[in-house]
Amino acid sequence: MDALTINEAAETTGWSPRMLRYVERMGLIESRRSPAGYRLYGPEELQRLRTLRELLAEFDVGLAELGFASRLRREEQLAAAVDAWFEAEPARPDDVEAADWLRFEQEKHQRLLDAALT
Amino acid sequence: MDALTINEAAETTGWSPRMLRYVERMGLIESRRSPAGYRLYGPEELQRLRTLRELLAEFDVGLAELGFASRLRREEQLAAAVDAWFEAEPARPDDVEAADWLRFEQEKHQRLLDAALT
DNA sequence: GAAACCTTGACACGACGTTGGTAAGGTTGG
DNA sequence: CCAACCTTACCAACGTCGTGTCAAGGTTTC
Repeated sequence: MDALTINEAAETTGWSPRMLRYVERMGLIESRRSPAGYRLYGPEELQRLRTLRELLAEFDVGLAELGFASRLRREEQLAAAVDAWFEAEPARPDDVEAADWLRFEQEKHQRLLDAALT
Repeated sequence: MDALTINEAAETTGWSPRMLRYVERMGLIESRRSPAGYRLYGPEELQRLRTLRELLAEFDVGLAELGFASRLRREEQLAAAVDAWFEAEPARPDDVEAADWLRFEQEKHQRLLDAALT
């Protein structure tokens, strides 16, 4: 039964109830619902809500921006298009350079991981 | 000498001069500068500007959102934090799960690449 | 040296995003 | 059964985004 209702969750996370609903609409946190439709926040969600605030504050990022990051994770076509644009490849995903691209992306992730471990 | 000045670039890309400066402020396209500080757009930038318009239109994405994507690519700390939040890992980048994370990321890129080739 | 460019900076304005409040109505628990 | 909660939906205030325009000043070209 360790699930808080929206006002209690607001209390312990620092978000307002209004914002908790907004965060949900942004596609960032899905809480489960009671039979009657009440939002119920478990410890997992509460923790994510807290770290979300830290994340936004620490890097001066907005909910909409993180919402876009979420979109990037869910829409692979979009992610592919964005990646292609940033790499400035002439956007023809059907030749040998694709392999180069993948290799580059993986090296980049390696570097990113290294950075995260510092 | 194949470099256009800002008004000429605006002409051939469909952006307004004002928007070209805005795009630059968003961190999306850096043009080189003449000794006097005039922006000079080479063929590469012109092409990127055109594909940028297509990208934004096709996926209904805003400049600010893509600006955030750009930030994600330049600020590794931010990218790592965002990744960590989305994976809902308890944010301790110093144990075995890091290896899992990397593997997951690479598999994801593989899927992304597959999607791009369809 | 004047016309036609370029620069940065500011003000402006409509559309929309963010955040709060409130209203109308359903749910829960003592 | 009533107080205290929850839901969605709407109105309002304020900020940001995207865009134009203008001003004050430097540059290029003829």
